[in-house]
Amino acid sequence: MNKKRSPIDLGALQGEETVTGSGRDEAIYRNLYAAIVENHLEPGTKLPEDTLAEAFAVSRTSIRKVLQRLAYERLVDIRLNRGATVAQPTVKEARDIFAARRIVECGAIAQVVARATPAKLDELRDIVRREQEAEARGDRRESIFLSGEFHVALIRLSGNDTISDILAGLVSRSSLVIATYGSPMSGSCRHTEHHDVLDLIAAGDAEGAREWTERHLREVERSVVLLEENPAAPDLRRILDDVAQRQRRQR
Amino acid sequence: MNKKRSPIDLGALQGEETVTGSGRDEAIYRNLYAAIVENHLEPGTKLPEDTLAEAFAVSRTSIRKVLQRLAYERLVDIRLNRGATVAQPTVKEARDIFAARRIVECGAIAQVVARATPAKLDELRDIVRREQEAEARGDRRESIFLSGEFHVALIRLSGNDTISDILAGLVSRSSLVIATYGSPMSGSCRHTEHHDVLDLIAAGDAEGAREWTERHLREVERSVVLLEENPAAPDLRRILDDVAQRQRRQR
DNA sequence: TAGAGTCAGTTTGTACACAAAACAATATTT
DNA sequence: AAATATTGTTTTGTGTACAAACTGACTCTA
Repeated sequence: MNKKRSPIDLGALQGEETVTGSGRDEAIYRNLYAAIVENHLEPGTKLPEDTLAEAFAVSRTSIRKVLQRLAYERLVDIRLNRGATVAQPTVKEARDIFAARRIVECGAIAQVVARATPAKLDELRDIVRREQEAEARGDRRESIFLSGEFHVALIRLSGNDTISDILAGLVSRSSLVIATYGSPMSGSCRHTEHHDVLDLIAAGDAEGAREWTERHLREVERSVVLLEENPAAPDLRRILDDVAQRQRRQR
Repeated sequence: MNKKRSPIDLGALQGEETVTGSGRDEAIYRNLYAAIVENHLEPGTKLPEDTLAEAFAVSRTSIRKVLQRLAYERLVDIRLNRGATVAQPTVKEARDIFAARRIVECGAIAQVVARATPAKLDELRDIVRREQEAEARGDRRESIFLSGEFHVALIRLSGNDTISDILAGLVSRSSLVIATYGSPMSGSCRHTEHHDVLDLIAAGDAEGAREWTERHLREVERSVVLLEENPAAPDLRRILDDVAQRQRRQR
Protein backbone atom coordinates (compact mmCIF):
# COMPACT_ATOMS: atom_id res chain seq x y z
CA MET A 1 0.00 0.00 0.00
CA ASN A 2 1.24 3.41 -0.93
CA LYS A 3 0.75 5.95 1.75
CA LYS A 4 -0.55 9.29 0.55
CA ARG A 5 1.98 12.02 1.08
CA SER A 6 1.55 15.74 0.60
CA PRO A 7 2.86 17.01 -2.72
CA ILE A 8 6.35 18.44 -3.19
CA ASP A 9 6.50 22.20 -2.80
CA LEU A 10 7.62 23.78 -6.04
CA GLY A 11 7.90 27.17 -4.45
CA ALA A 12 5.56 29.80 -5.89
CA LEU A 13 7.69 32.79 -6.70
CA GLN A 14 6.82 36.46 -6.60
CA GLY A 15 3.75 36.09 -4.46
CA GLU A 16 1.74 34.04 -6.89
CA GLU A 17 -0.86 31.83 -5.32
CA THR A 18 0.07 28.73 -7.27
CA VAL A 19 2.76 28.10 -9.79
CA THR A 20 1.14 27.84 -13.18
CA GLY A 21 1.91 27.96 -16.87
CA SER A 22 5.32 26.97 -18.14
CA GLY A 23 6.84 27.95 -14.81
CA ARG A 24 5.48 24.82 -13.24
CA ASP A 25 6.95 22.46 -15.81
CA GLU A 26 10.22 24.30 -15.47
CA ALA A 27 10.20 23.84 -11.71
CA ILE A 28 9.48 20.14 -12.02
CA TYR A 29 12.20 19.84 -14.62
CA ARG A 30 14.74 21.55 -12.37
CA ASN A 31 13.89 19.28 -9.48
CA LEU A 32 14.28 16.11 -11.49
CA TYR A 33 17.35 17.44 -13.27
CA ALA A 34 19.01 18.25 -9.98
CA ALA A 35 18.02 14.91 -8.52
CA ILE A 36 19.71 13.10 -11.41
CA VAL A 37 22.77 15.29 -11.94
CA GLU A 38 23.53 15.60 -8.25
CA ASN A 39 23.32 11.86 -8.03
CA HIS A 40 20.42 11.57 -5.62
CA LEU A 41 18.86 9.15 -8.08
CA GLU A 42 21.11 6.31 -9.06
CA PRO A 43 21.48 5.46 -12.73
CA GLY A 44 18.95 2.81 -13.71
CA THR A 45 16.31 3.99 -11.24
CA LYS A 46 12.83 3.65 -12.68
CA LEU A 47 10.80 6.85 -12.95
CA PRO A 48 7.12 5.86 -13.10
CA GLU A 49 4.86 8.57 -14.41
CA ASP A 50 2.17 8.00 -11.78
CA THR A 51 4.58 8.30 -8.90
CA LEU A 52 6.06 11.51 -10.22
CA ALA A 53 2.63 12.92 -11.08
CA GLU A 54 1.44 12.34 -7.55
CA ALA A 55 4.67 13.62 -6.03
CA PHE A 56 4.44 16.94 -7.84
CA ALA A 57 0.63 17.08 -7.72
CA VAL A 58 0.15 17.39 -11.44
CA SER A 59 -1.25 15.10 -14.09
CA ARG A 60 0.86 12.67 -16.05
CA THR A 61 0.70 15.04 -19.02
CA SER A 62 3.14 17.48 -17.47
CA ILE A 63 5.39 14.71 -16.20
CA ARG A 64 5.62 13.19 -19.65
CA LYS A 65 6.77 16.48 -21.11
CA VAL A 66 9.51 16.80 -18.52
CA LEU A 67 10.65 13.19 -18.97
CA GLN A 68 10.70 13.70 -22.73
CA ARG A 69 12.96 16.69 -22.32
CA LEU A 70 15.31 14.81 -20.02
CA ALA A 71 15.38 12.01 -22.57
CA TYR A 72 16.49 14.43 -25.29
CA GLU A 73 19.29 15.50 -22.98
CA ARG A 74 20.19 11.85 -22.52
CA LEU A 75 19.75 12.03 -18.77
CA VAL A 76 16.89 9.56 -18.81
CA ASP A 77 16.18 6.64 -21.04
CA ILE A 78 12.66 6.12 -22.42
CA ARG A 79 11.80 2.80 -24.00
CA LEU A 80 8.54 2.04 -25.75
CA ASN A 81 5.83 0.86 -23.38
CA ARG A 82 8.45 0.51 -20.72
CA GLY A 83 8.72 3.95 -19.26
CA ALA A 84 11.62 6.09 -18.17
CA THR A 85 14.72 5.28 -16.14
CA VAL A 86 17.71 7.32 -15.12
CA ALA A 87 20.20 6.84 -17.93
CA GLN A 88 23.18 4.54 -17.54
CA PRO A 89 25.92 5.65 -19.92
CA THR A 90 27.92 2.82 -21.42
CA VAL A 91 31.70 2.81 -21.24
CA LYS A 92 31.92 3.89 -24.86
CA GLU A 93 29.50 6.73 -24.25
CA ALA A 94 31.58 7.78 -21.28
CA ARG A 95 34.72 7.91 -23.39
CA ASP A 96 32.92 9.77 -26.19
CA ILE A 97 31.59 12.33 -23.76
CA PHE A 98 35.01 13.10 -22.37
CA ALA A 99 36.54 13.22 -25.84
CA ALA A 100 33.78 15.63 -26.84
CA ARG A 101 34.52 17.78 -23.81
CA ARG A 102 38.17 17.97 -24.74
CA ILE A 103 37.23 19.11 -28.22
CA VAL A 104 34.71 21.67 -27.03
CA GLU A 105 36.56 23.11 -24.08
CA CYS A 106 39.97 23.21 -25.72
CA GLY A 107 38.40 24.70 -28.84
CA ALA A 108 36.61 27.46 -26.98
CA ILE A 109 39.25 28.41 -24.44
CA ALA A 110 41.05 30.81 -26.80
CA GLN A 111 37.94 32.97 -27.02
CA VAL A 112 37.62 32.82 -23.25
CA VAL A 113 41.15 34.18 -22.85
CA ALA A 114 40.40 36.88 -25.39
CA ARG A 115 37.20 38.04 -23.71
CA ALA A 116 37.75 37.44 -20.01
CA THR A 117 37.51 40.45 -17.70
CA PRO A 118 38.81 40.73 -14.13
CA ALA A 119 35.25 40.95 -12.82
CA LYS A 120 34.22 37.76 -14.59
CA LEU A 121 37.32 35.97 -13.40
CA ASP A 122 36.46 36.95 -9.84
CA GLU A 123 33.08 35.28 -10.22
CA LEU A 124 34.86 32.12 -11.26
CA ARG A 125 37.21 32.39 -8.30
CA ASP A 126 34.13 32.49 -6.13
CA ILE A 127 32.95 29.19 -7.56
CA VAL A 128 36.38 27.68 -6.90
CA ARG A 129 36.24 28.95 -3.33
CA ARG A 130 32.85 27.33 -2.71
CA GLU A 131 34.11 24.18 -4.37
CA GLN A 132 37.06 24.01 -2.02
CA GLU A 133 34.83 24.66 0.98
CA ALA A 134 32.53 21.81 -0.02
CA GLU A 135 35.52 19.57 -0.47
CA ALA A 136 36.99 20.58 2.87
CA ARG A 137 33.80 19.65 4.66
CA GLY A 138 33.66 16.37 2.77
CA ASP A 139 30.54 17.20 0.75
CA ARG A 140 31.49 15.21 -2.32
CA ARG A 141 28.16 15.75 -4.03
CA GLU A 142 28.34 19.52 -3.82
CA SER A 143 31.97 19.56 -4.82
CA ILE A 144 31.31 17.53 -7.98
CA PHE A 145 28.37 19.77 -8.80
CA LEU A 146 30.40 22.97 -8.38
CA SER A 147 33.24 21.50 -10.40
CA GLY A 148 30.82 21.10 -13.31
CA GLU A 149 29.48 24.59 -12.77
CA PHE A 150 33.02 25.92 -13.02
CA HIS A 151 33.70 24.32 -16.37
CA VAL A 152 30.45 25.64 -17.84
CA ALA A 153 30.84 29.12 -16.37
CA LEU A 154 34.38 29.26 -17.70
CA ILE A 155 33.38 28.48 -21.26
CA ARG A 156 30.43 30.86 -21.06
CA LEU A 157 33.00 33.65 -20.95
CA SER A 158 33.64 32.86 -24.62
CA GLY A 159 30.34 34.61 -25.34
CA ASN A 160 29.21 31.73 -27.55
CA ASP A 161 25.87 30.54 -26.14
CA THR A 162 25.57 27.69 -28.60
CA ILE A 163 28.85 26.08 -27.61
CA SER A 164 28.15 26.82 -23.93
CA ASP A 165 24.81 25.05 -24.05
CA ILE A 166 26.43 22.09 -25.73
CA LEU A 167 29.03 21.92 -23.00
CA ALA A 168 26.38 22.21 -20.29
CA GLY A 169 24.77 19.08 -21.73
CA LEU A 170 28.09 17.26 -21.80
CA VAL A 171 28.89 18.26 -18.22
CA SER A 172 25.56 17.06 -16.89
CA ARG A 173 26.09 13.75 -18.65
CA SER A 174 29.57 13.62 -17.14
CA SER A 175 27.95 13.73 -13.72
CA LEU A 176 25.96 10.65 -14.69
CA VAL A 177 29.15 8.96 -15.82
CA ILE A 178 30.81 9.73 -12.51
CA ALA A 179 27.73 8.41 -10.75
CA THR A 180 27.86 5.11 -12.62
CA TYR A 181 31.59 4.51 -12.84
CA GLY A 182 33.16 7.00 -10.45
CA SER A 183 35.53 5.55 -7.92
CA PRO A 184 34.50 6.27 -4.35
CA MET A 185 37.49 8.46 -3.56
CA SER A 186 38.62 10.63 -6.42
CA GLY A 187 35.83 11.36 -8.88
CA SER A 188 35.89 15.10 -9.03
CA CYS A 189 38.60 17.52 -10.10
CA ARG A 190 40.76 17.28 -7.01
CA HIS A 191 44.17 16.60 -8.49
CA THR A 192 44.74 19.84 -10.28
CA GLU A 193 43.42 23.08 -9.01
CA HIS A 194 40.90 25.04 -11.02
CA HIS A 195 42.67 28.12 -9.75
CA ASP A 196 45.62 27.47 -12.01
CA VAL A 197 43.75 27.98 -15.24
CA LEU A 198 42.33 31.26 -14.00
CA ASP A 199 45.84 32.56 -13.49
CA LEU A 200 46.81 31.48 -17.00
CA ILE A 201 43.77 33.25 -18.40
CA ALA A 202 44.45 36.38 -16.39
CA ALA A 203 47.96 36.37 -17.84
CA GLY A 204 46.52 36.10 -21.35
CA ASP A 205 48.29 32.81 -22.01
CA ALA A 206 45.90 31.19 -24.49
CA GLU A 207 48.10 28.26 -25.42
CA GLY A 208 48.92 27.56 -21.78
CA ALA A 209 45.23 27.59 -20.92
CA ARG A 210 44.53 25.16 -23.76
CA GLU A 211 47.20 22.77 -22.61
CA TRP A 212 45.99 22.98 -19.02
CA THR A 213 42.43 22.19 -20.13
CA GLU A 214 43.54 19.20 -22.18
CA ARG A 215 45.64 17.80 -19.35
CA HIS A 216 42.97 18.48 -16.75
CA LEU A 217 40.23 16.71 -18.68
CA ARG A 218 42.43 13.70 -19.31
CA GLU A 219 43.12 13.45 -15.60
CA VAL A 220 39.45 13.65 -14.73
CA GLU A 221 38.64 10.93 -17.24
CA ARG A 222 41.44 8.75 -15.95
CA SER A 223 40.24 9.12 -12.36
CA VAL A 224 36.85 7.74 -13.33
CA VAL A 225 37.53 4.05 -13.62
CA LEU A 226 35.31 1.21 -14.65
CA LEU A 227 33.67 -0.05 -11.47
CA GLU A 228 30.33 -1.80 -11.49
CA GLU A 229 27.75 -1.25 -8.81
CA ASN A 230 24.39 -2.77 -8.10
CA PRO A 231 21.70 -0.38 -6.93
CA ALA A 232 18.85 -1.48 -4.70
CA ALA A 233 15.45 0.04 -5.34
CA PRO A 234 15.51 3.35 -3.48
CA ASP A 235 12.62 5.25 -2.00
CA LEU A 236 12.06 7.52 -4.98
CA ARG A 237 9.55 9.66 -3.18
CA ARG A 238 11.73 10.33 -0.17
CA ILE A 239 14.67 11.32 -2.33
CA LEU A 240 12.54 13.76 -4.32
CA ASP A 241 11.31 15.34 -1.09
CA ASP A 242 14.88 15.86 0.03
CA VAL A 243 15.97 17.42 -3.25
CA ALA A 244 12.96 19.70 -3.35
CA GLN A 245 13.73 20.89 0.15
CA ARG A 246 17.29 21.59 -0.87
CA GLN A 247 16.10 23.57 -3.90
CA ARG A 248 13.78 25.61 -1.76
CA ARG A 249 16.58 26.43 0.63
CA GLN A 250 18.76 27.69 -2.20
CA ARG A 251 16.38 30.44 -3.22
CA MET B 1 -13.25 27.35 -44.94
CA ASN B 2 -10.66 24.66 -44.73
CA LYS B 3 -10.98 22.01 -47.34
CA LYS B 4 -10.63 18.48 -46.06
CA ARG B 5 -7.61 16.79 -47.55
CA SER B 6 -6.52 13.22 -47.28
CA PRO B 7 -3.85 12.64 -44.62
CA ILE B 8 -0.15 12.56 -45.40
CA ASP B 9 1.12 9.09 -46.15
CA LEU B 10 3.69 8.09 -43.55
CA GLY B 11 4.67 4.97 -45.43
CA ALA B 12 3.85 1.81 -43.49
CA LEU B 13 6.92 -0.35 -43.62
CA GLN B 14 7.28 -4.12 -43.76
CA GLY B 15 3.70 -4.90 -44.63
CA GLU B 16 2.15 -3.47 -41.49
CA GLU B 17 -1.41 -2.36 -41.88
CA THR B 18 -0.96 0.97 -40.17
CA VAL B 19 2.08 2.62 -38.72
CA THR B 20 1.77 2.53 -34.96
CA GLY B 21 3.72 2.89 -31.76
CA SER B 22 6.80 5.08 -31.64
CA GLY B 23 7.34 4.49 -35.34
CA ARG B 24 4.52 6.84 -36.14
CA ASP B 25 5.89 9.71 -34.08
CA GLU B 26 9.25 9.09 -35.65
CA ALA B 27 7.77 9.26 -39.14
CA ILE B 28 5.97 12.51 -38.37
CA TYR B 29 9.14 13.90 -36.88
CA ARG B 30 11.14 13.01 -39.97
CA ASN B 31 8.58 14.63 -42.24
CA LEU B 32 8.56 17.88 -40.32
CA TYR B 33 12.31 17.83 -39.84
CA ALA B 34 12.89 17.42 -43.56
CA ALA B 35 10.35 20.12 -44.38
CA ILE B 36 12.19 22.58 -42.16
CA VAL B 37 15.79 21.63 -42.90
CA GLU B 38 15.25 21.36 -46.63
CA ASN B 39 13.67 24.76 -46.52
CA HIS B 40 10.21 23.86 -47.71
CA LEU B 41 8.88 25.77 -44.72
CA GLU B 42 10.19 29.28 -44.41
CA PRO B 43 11.57 30.45 -41.07
CA GLY B 44 8.81 32.13 -39.10
CA THR B 45 6.06 29.94 -40.55
CA LYS B 46 3.42 29.16 -37.97
CA LEU B 47 2.85 25.48 -37.18
CA PRO B 48 -0.65 25.17 -35.67
CA GLU B 49 -1.21 21.92 -33.80
CA ASP B 50 -4.67 21.35 -35.29
CA THR B 51 -3.48 21.70 -38.85
CA LEU B 52 -0.61 19.29 -38.34
CA ALA B 53 -2.79 16.85 -36.43
CA GLU B 54 -5.26 16.74 -39.29
CA ALA B 55 -2.54 16.54 -41.90
CA PHE B 56 -0.96 13.48 -40.31
CA ALA B 57 -4.28 12.03 -39.12
CA VAL B 58 -3.29 11.85 -35.46
CA SER B 59 -4.36 13.70 -32.35
CA ARG B 60 -2.71 16.86 -31.13
CA THR B 61 -1.00 14.84 -28.42
CA SER B 62 1.41 13.23 -30.84
CA ILE B 63 2.00 16.48 -32.69
CA ARG B 64 2.89 18.21 -29.45
CA LYS B 65 5.53 15.65 -28.67
CA VAL B 66 7.12 16.10 -32.09
CA LEU B 67 7.04 19.89 -31.85
CA GLN B 68 8.59 19.66 -28.41
CA ARG B 69 11.44 17.64 -29.78
CA LEU B 70 12.01 20.04 -32.66
CA ALA B 71 12.00 22.88 -30.17
CA TYR B 72 14.69 21.17 -28.14
CA GLU B 73 16.76 20.95 -31.32
CA ARG B 74 16.13 24.66 -31.87
CA LEU B 75 14.49 24.08 -35.23
CA VAL B 76 11.15 25.43 -34.03
CA ASP B 77 10.33 28.08 -31.51
CA ILE B 78 7.60 27.47 -28.94
CA ARG B 79 6.25 30.39 -26.92
CA LEU B 80 3.75 30.09 -24.09
CA ASN B 81 0.14 30.11 -25.29
CA ARG B 82 1.43 31.17 -28.66
CA GLY B 83 2.28 27.94 -30.38
CA ALA B 84 5.15 26.83 -32.56
CA THR B 85 6.86 28.54 -35.48
CA VAL B 86 9.81 27.57 -37.62
CA ALA B 87 12.81 29.07 -35.85
CA GLN B 88 14.50 32.22 -37.12
CA PRO B 89 18.10 32.25 -35.94
CA THR B 90 19.43 35.70 -35.09
CA VAL B 91 22.67 36.95 -36.58
CA LYS B 92 24.47 36.27 -33.32
CA GLU B 93 23.10 32.73 -33.22
CA ALA B 94 24.25 32.23 -36.79
CA ARG B 95 27.78 33.31 -35.92
CA ASP B 96 27.80 31.16 -32.79
CA ILE B 97 26.64 28.14 -34.76
CA PHE B 98 29.43 28.49 -37.31
CA ALA B 99 32.00 29.13 -34.60
CA ALA B 100 30.76 25.99 -32.86
CA ARG B 101 31.08 24.03 -36.09
CA ARG B 102 34.66 25.19 -36.51
CA ILE B 103 35.46 24.00 -32.99
CA VAL B 104 33.71 20.66 -33.38
CA GLU B 105 34.77 19.76 -36.91
CA CYS B 106 38.36 20.95 -36.56
CA GLY B 107 38.60 19.23 -33.19
CA ALA B 108 37.33 15.91 -34.48
CA ILE B 109 39.08 15.76 -37.84
CA ALA B 110 42.29 14.28 -36.42
CA GLN B 111 40.42 11.20 -35.27
CA VAL B 112 38.75 10.99 -38.67
CA VAL B 113 42.15 10.91 -40.36
CA ALA B 114 43.32 8.28 -37.91
CA ARG B 115 40.35 5.99 -38.42
CA ALA B 116 39.30 6.50 -42.03
CA THR B 117 39.32 3.45 -44.29
CA PRO B 118 39.32 3.41 -48.12
CA ALA B 119 35.82 1.90 -48.11
CA LYS B 120 34.43 4.64 -45.89
CA LEU B 121 36.11 7.31 -47.96
CA ASP B 122 34.45 5.88 -51.04
CA GLU B 123 31.07 6.29 -49.41
CA LEU B 124 31.91 9.93 -48.85
CA ARG B 125 33.02 10.30 -52.45
CA ASP B 126 29.60 9.02 -53.42
CA ILE B 127 27.94 11.78 -51.45
CA VAL B 128 30.18 14.33 -53.17
CA ARG B 129 29.25 12.89 -56.53
CA ARG B 130 25.52 13.17 -55.83
CA GLU B 131 26.10 16.67 -54.51
CA GLN B 132 27.79 17.70 -57.74
CA GLU B 133 25.04 16.14 -59.78
CA ALA B 134 22.39 18.04 -57.87
CA GLU B 135 24.37 21.22 -58.34
CA ALA B 136 24.84 20.57 -62.05
CA ARG B 137 21.11 20.22 -62.57
CA GLY B 138 20.50 23.36 -60.52
CA ASP B 139 18.79 21.61 -57.61
CA ARG B 140 19.97 23.99 -54.93
CA ARG B 141 17.85 22.42 -52.20
CA GLU B 142 19.29 18.96 -52.71
CA SER B 143 22.81 20.27 -53.05
CA ILE B 144 22.61 22.15 -49.73
CA PHE B 145 21.13 19.08 -48.09
CA LEU B 146 23.86 16.78 -49.39
CA SER B 147 26.52 19.26 -48.41
CA GLY B 148 25.31 19.00 -44.82
CA GLU B 149 25.14 15.22 -45.08
CA PHE B 150 28.76 15.22 -46.18
CA HIS B 151 29.99 17.17 -43.17
CA VAL B 152 28.14 14.90 -40.74
CA ALA B 153 29.15 11.67 -42.48
CA LEU B 154 32.76 12.86 -42.49
CA ILE B 155 32.86 13.47 -38.76
CA ARG B 156 31.02 10.21 -38.06
CA LEU B 157 34.19 8.47 -39.24
CA SER B 158 35.76 9.68 -36.01
CA GLY B 159 33.74 6.96 -34.28
CA ASN B 160 32.53 9.39 -31.62
CA ASP B 161 28.72 9.29 -31.69
CA THR B 162 28.35 12.01 -29.11
CA ILE B 163 30.31 14.58 -31.09
CA SER B 164 28.66 13.41 -34.33
CA ASP B 165 25.18 13.92 -32.92
CA ILE B 166 26.18 17.37 -31.73
CA LEU B 167 27.43 18.24 -35.19
CA ALA B 168 24.27 16.88 -36.80
CA GLY B 169 22.31 19.36 -34.70
CA LEU B 170 24.60 22.21 -35.69
CA VAL B 171 24.37 21.31 -39.37
CA SER B 172 20.58 21.23 -39.37
CA ARG B 173 20.55 24.62 -37.70
CA SER B 174 22.99 25.83 -40.34
CA SER B 175 20.40 24.95 -42.95
CA LEU B 176 17.97 27.22 -41.16
CA VAL B 177 20.57 29.97 -41.12
CA ILE B 178 21.08 29.57 -44.85
CA ALA B 179 17.32 29.70 -45.31
CA THR B 180 17.00 32.96 -43.38
CA TYR B 181 20.12 34.78 -44.46
CA GLY B 182 21.46 32.86 -47.42
CA SER B 183 22.17 34.86 -50.53
CA PRO B 184 20.21 33.62 -53.55
CA MET B 185 23.26 32.54 -55.47
CA SER B 186 26.04 31.12 -53.35
CA GLY B 187 24.69 29.62 -50.15
CA SER B 188 26.11 26.17 -50.22
CA CYS B 189 29.67 24.87 -50.37
CA ARG B 190 30.39 25.64 -53.96
CA HIS B 191 33.64 27.57 -53.69
CA THR B 192 35.87 24.83 -52.44
CA GLU B 193 35.43 21.23 -53.37
CA HIS B 194 34.65 18.65 -50.74
CA HIS B 195 36.79 16.29 -52.74
CA ASP B 196 39.94 18.08 -51.63
CA VAL B 197 39.60 17.15 -47.98
CA LEU B 198 39.06 13.50 -48.85
CA ASP B 199 42.40 13.47 -50.65
CA LEU B 200 44.11 15.03 -47.63
CA ILE B 201 42.54 12.41 -45.37
CA ALA B 202 43.51 9.59 -47.71
CA ALA B 203 47.07 10.91 -47.58
CA GLY B 204 46.95 10.88 -43.78
CA ASP B 205 47.59 14.61 -43.55
CA ALA B 206 45.83 15.46 -40.28
CA GLU B 207 47.07 19.02 -40.00
CA GLY B 208 46.26 19.71 -43.63
CA ALA B 209 42.74 18.37 -43.17
CA ARG B 210 42.31 20.57 -40.10
CA GLU B 211 43.41 23.67 -41.99
CA TRP B 212 41.17 22.82 -44.91
CA THR B 213 38.18 22.41 -42.58
CA GLU B 214 38.83 25.72 -40.87
CA ARG B 215 39.19 27.57 -44.16
CA HIS B 216 36.20 25.85 -45.70
CA LEU B 217 33.87 26.70 -42.81
CA ARG B 218 34.99 30.31 -42.78
CA GLU B 219 34.20 30.55 -46.49
CA VAL B 220 30.76 29.04 -46.02
CA GLU B 221 30.02 31.45 -43.20
CA ARG B 222 31.25 34.41 -45.19
CA SER B 223 29.06 33.47 -48.13
CA VAL B 224 25.99 33.34 -45.95
CA VAL B 225 25.76 35.53 -42.92
CA LEU B 226 27.47 38.83 -43.45
CA LEU B 227 24.90 40.10 -45.93
CA GLU B 228 22.39 41.11 -43.29
CA GLU B 229 23.82 43.36 -40.59
CA ASN B 230 20.86 44.80 -38.69
CA PRO B 231 20.21 42.73 -35.57
CA ALA B 232 17.21 44.85 -34.64
CA ALA B 233 14.45 43.53 -36.89
CA PRO B 234 15.72 41.23 -39.61
CA ASP B 235 12.32 39.69 -40.28
CA LEU B 236 10.57 43.03 -40.71
CA ARG B 237 13.13 44.01 -43.29
CA ARG B 238 12.65 40.79 -45.15
CA ILE B 239 8.90 41.10 -45.13
CA LEU B 240 9.06 44.64 -46.45
CA ASP B 241 11.33 43.52 -49.25
CA ASP B 242 8.89 40.78 -50.16
CA VAL B 243 5.94 43.14 -50.16
CA ALA B 244 7.79 45.63 -52.33
CA GLN B 245 8.72 42.94 -54.79
CA ARG B 246 5.16 41.69 -54.89
CA GLN B 247 3.89 45.19 -55.56
CA ARG B 248 6.35 45.60 -58.36
CA ARG B 249 5.27 42.33 -59.94
CA GLN B 250 1.60 43.32 -59.80
CA ARG B 251 2.03 46.29 -62.11
C1' DT C 1 10.22 -30.04 -11.11
C1' DA C 2 10.74 -27.44 -15.16
C1' DG C 3 8.28 -25.16 -18.65
C1' DA C 4 4.52 -23.25 -21.12
C1' DG C 5 0.34 -20.87 -20.93
C1' DT C 6 -3.05 -17.95 -18.83
C1' DC C 7 -4.84 -14.25 -16.32
C1' DA C 8 -4.98 -10.30 -13.25
C1' DG C 9 -2.67 -6.04 -12.04
C1' DT C 10 0.13 -2.32 -13.33
C1' DT C 11 2.11 1.07 -16.44
C1' DT C 12 2.35 3.42 -20.66
C1' DG C 13 0.33 5.37 -25.20
C1' DT C 14 -3.20 8.05 -27.43
C1' DA C 15 -7.35 10.49 -28.01
C1' DC C 16 -10.52 13.67 -26.40
C1' DA C 17 -12.80 17.32 -23.66
C1' DC C 18 -12.83 21.41 -21.27
C1' DA C 19 -10.63 25.65 -19.48
C1' DA C 20 -7.69 29.55 -20.28
C1' DA C 21 -5.21 32.54 -23.07
C1' DA C 22 -4.39 35.11 -27.32
C1' DC C 23 -6.21 37.09 -31.46
C1' DA C 24 -9.31 39.68 -34.45
C1' DA C 25 -13.04 42.37 -35.43
C1' DT C 26 -16.57 45.24 -34.10
C1' DA C 27 -18.66 48.53 -31.03
C1' DT C 28 -18.22 52.50 -27.90
C1' DT C 29 -16.59 56.66 -26.08
C1' DT C 30 -14.44 61.04 -26.18
C1' DA D 1 -11.67 59.94 -36.24
C1' DA D 2 -8.67 57.94 -32.91
C1' DA D 3 -8.23 55.35 -29.01
C1' DT D 4 -10.12 52.10 -26.06
C1' DA D 5 -13.45 48.48 -24.62
C1' DT D 6 -15.87 44.45 -25.64
C1' DT D 7 -17.17 40.32 -27.56
C1' DG D 8 -16.66 36.19 -30.40
C1' DT D 9 -13.43 33.06 -32.51
C1' DT D 10 -9.38 30.52 -32.72
C1' DT D 11 -5.52 28.19 -30.59
C1' DT D 12 -3.09 26.36 -26.87
C1' DG D 13 -2.60 24.14 -22.00
C1' DT D 14 -3.94 20.52 -18.92
C1' DG D 15 -6.53 16.85 -16.91
C1' DT D 16 -8.84 12.55 -17.59
C1' DA D 17 -10.49 8.28 -19.72
C1' DC D 18 -9.78 4.29 -22.13
C1' DA D 19 -7.08 1.02 -24.88
C1' DA D 20 -2.78 -1.50 -25.54
C1' DA D 21 1.35 -3.43 -23.77
C1' DC D 22 4.14 -5.21 -20.34
C1' DT D 23 4.97 -7.74 -15.73
C1' DG D 24 4.65 -11.26 -12.63
C1' DA D 25 2.36 -14.87 -10.38
C1' DC D 26 -0.28 -18.88 -10.64
C1' DT D 27 -1.82 -23.14 -12.68
C1' DC D 28 -1.66 -27.02 -15.38
C1' DT D 29 0.92 -30.49 -17.85
C1' DA D 30 4.52 -33.59 -19.20
